[in-house]
Amino acid sequence: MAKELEKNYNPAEIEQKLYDKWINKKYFHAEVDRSKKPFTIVMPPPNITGQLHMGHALDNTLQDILVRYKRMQGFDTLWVPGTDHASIATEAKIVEKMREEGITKEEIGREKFLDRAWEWKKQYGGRIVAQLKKIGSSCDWDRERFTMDEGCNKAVKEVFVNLYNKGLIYRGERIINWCPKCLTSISDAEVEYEDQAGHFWHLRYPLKDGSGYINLATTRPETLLGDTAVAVNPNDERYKDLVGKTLILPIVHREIPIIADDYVAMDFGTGVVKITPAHDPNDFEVGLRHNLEVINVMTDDAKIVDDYPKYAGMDRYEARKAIVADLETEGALVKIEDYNHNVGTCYRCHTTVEPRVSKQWFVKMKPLAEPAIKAVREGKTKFVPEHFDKTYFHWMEGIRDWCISRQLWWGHQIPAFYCDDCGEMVVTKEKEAVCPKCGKKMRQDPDTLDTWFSSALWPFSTLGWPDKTEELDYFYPTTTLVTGYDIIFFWVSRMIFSGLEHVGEVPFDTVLIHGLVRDSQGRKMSKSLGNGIDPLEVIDKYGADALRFTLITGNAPGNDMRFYWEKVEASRNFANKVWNASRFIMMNMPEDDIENVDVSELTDADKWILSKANTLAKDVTENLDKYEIGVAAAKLYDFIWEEFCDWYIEMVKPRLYNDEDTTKKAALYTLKEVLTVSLKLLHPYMPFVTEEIFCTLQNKEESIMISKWPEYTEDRHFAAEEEAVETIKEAVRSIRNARAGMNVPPSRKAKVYVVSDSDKIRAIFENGNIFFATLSCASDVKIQADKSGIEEDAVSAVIPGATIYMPFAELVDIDKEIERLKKEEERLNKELARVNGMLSNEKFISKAPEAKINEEKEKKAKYETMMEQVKAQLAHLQK
RNA sequence: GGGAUCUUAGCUCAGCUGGGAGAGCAUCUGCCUUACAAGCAGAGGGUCACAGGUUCGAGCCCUGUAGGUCCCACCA
Repeated sequence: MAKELEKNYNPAEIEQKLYDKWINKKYFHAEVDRSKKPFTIVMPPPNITGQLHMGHALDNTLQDILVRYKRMQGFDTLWVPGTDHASIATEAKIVEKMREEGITKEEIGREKFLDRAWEWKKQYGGRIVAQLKKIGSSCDWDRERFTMDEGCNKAVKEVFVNLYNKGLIYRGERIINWCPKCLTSISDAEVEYEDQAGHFWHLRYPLKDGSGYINLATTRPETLLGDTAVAVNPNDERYKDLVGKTLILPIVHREIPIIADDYVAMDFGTGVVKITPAHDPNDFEVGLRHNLEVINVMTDDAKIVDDYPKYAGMDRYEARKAIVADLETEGALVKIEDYNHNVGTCYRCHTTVEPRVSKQWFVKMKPLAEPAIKAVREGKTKFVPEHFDKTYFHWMEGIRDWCISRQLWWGHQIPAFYCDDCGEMVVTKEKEAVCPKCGKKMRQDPDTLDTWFSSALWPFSTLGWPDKTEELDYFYPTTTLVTGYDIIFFWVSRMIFSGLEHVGEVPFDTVLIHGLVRDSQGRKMSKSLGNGIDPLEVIDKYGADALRFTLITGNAPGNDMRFYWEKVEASRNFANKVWNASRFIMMNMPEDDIENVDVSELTDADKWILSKANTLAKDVTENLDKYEIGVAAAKLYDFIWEEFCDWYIEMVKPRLYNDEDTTKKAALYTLKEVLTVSLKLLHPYMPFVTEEIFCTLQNKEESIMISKWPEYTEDRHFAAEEEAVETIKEAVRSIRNARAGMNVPPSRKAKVYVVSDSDKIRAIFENGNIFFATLSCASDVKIQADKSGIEEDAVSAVIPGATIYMPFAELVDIDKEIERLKKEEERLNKELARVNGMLSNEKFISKAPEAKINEEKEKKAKYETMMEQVKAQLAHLQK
């Protein structure tokens, strides 16, 4: 039996091999199995625009940890992977690429353009899948989906038609956010506001009757061309008499009315606002209330329209300059002031959006938002961390109708058809439509839907909806959604109202929110800064396990984290530690397998570590259930590295090296047992290294990923042995401390005396004699009830109930020794002061829980005995 | 303007229901002890932003202040 591992863990060699094995064995694949409970996650589909970044790596690591954990617990675990067509982003990329080739969309036409887009999807979608696999994602690739595949298209049409028939989707002329670069409308959520330095242009508009002027200020003088009124507050005494009068619009010389509207704030600026309904959302509302004309002054690409020959064709900023110059000439410019204001920009290209009146499709949000708010209030979906529900509520409560049509080609084409003859419109799931009035073939709306319209259906469209599939019935609602806080609005909230509306149930029980992965200086990783780190580069250098562990340790849910190579190195070192501990254990394993060992054959040390491992299983399970993924990882790290490797393995070495030792078998059994438990608990975090070791250790092909998750059992809880070993550990620490203080090298062994008048403590040391001797570098250990026979100038160390002496004749520096003991005395004094303070506080005694009081009493007794021992030793040295 | 969140060791961050301040890295001192120098054994280092309050007891709960970050918001 060849149980051998390389000296250092080399991830590159095994990761691909293991992943292929998992795929071949179909471990990731889930089928409906009603004998089990389902655990479902739908992967937030990465955009096909590029490649995976650190955020994806974090997102998918978290999901994979949950999925692997639940799979081992025996759940019927389904993780649905997929990618998103990302209409606007992808289209922009393709257009950009075509521009480099010197072609435009219009030249090749819709069909050819879509061919290119599908080609793009094939290439980049495939790359993303390959990257997800590199991370170790255990998703069901047999169920991989794409937001524009046939099933999703079917769901989209179904939803569109249903909502339209219910009156929840409508088409209308509204003011929308228009991106002059992407040449499409975008939704409110897709507008990002930026603080920009600008100006306030103070203008004066003359009254028609020549009786004077009215002063106002604007940040966008070019929109003056579309002004159709000037508004004041109805309660503003200054302008009361002017309301109803007529102004002459400068430059254009059109007559416009002065109107009164509450929207105008009296205390801001001059209290007068020019109203441009076609180019400002508020003005548009004012215009509706006062029946104002809507005059569009700009083209799709934000140039002035032909109606104003002098400025026609100028882009909005050129036109601004020209208009300001003309205003000055005309004497209408009063002054220019510097002014910072919030400007809306396109979230994809960061071009300043142009509010624009346009005929678009909208989803009526109020009726959909209400049940979605209620569901979360009732706890049907919970956010982790909880406070993110506030973000959700806030957005949902203030929600406005959702503009869903996009003037793009890459996306789900809107299933509405128009009759060019009679103007009739039909909304249908069919591919084609014939005019019900005049029988002519109808023309489909050329626009496509917002990407998020299809993403909103993801939790159920991927399970077969609108068909009533077994999968949908069994796996829906999904269990957990893992995503970043940056897309709560875009995606999470829309999935919640969509799930409720179309399936009748919330789409998931829990939303686990994580933060952003930033660079080491805390900046967002971005292309423009060039500070992004490619997860694959990390995997190549340190392995997927190291990357995964790095991303989830030392970080609480919802908080941003910084990426450090040093942290990856630490994670890699941990993987290597596990590897080497395993290597050590396997080197010592006999040819034949270890048979089970009866509890009676186990030593205190064995019971101690088994008991610790038992508790660890409980803790890790509890933490994972509460989504405390980083906390659980820290516990695993500490247990494996400190308790298991630094203590237990060291304790056990003398037994392994001595074939005569009757407890060797028990040691081997315990090593294998604890290693196995550790590997299993660690597997969700570090799937590759644990799998490789597990299979080698068991000498089986069978994967750790389908092995049984460790559970806490009462018969593996050994309180007395834990206490015993902890006592010895304390003695070892004291001895090491004393030796280090005197720079005694480990190679220099010394006699060690343990003196205690307690039978119990002496028995503990008798039992642990073998490892106590090794760990404390003792040449010989003598356990006795009194100080008889101990050299006068021995160094001492104090633990509760026992004093330990090491005769180091030529090395002992009495002054140093006294100093060390005094330090100890000081420490004990502090502790005693604290304990006595508490115990002498009547209120503490009367109000604190009894367990706490007893705990403190025990501590007091312990410190008092230690203090006596220290004092005795000090008196001895100082005499 | 509203809201969220953060402020803990030199750096980056944990700290689960309130009960003696932790980790990694960095620093210092010893060790090539036959799994691991990607390692082992030790050490130093913190008024838990500040001010109040609740409590027997506060890093943790409440109020306020200061500073940082983020989100939302129509003030032209």
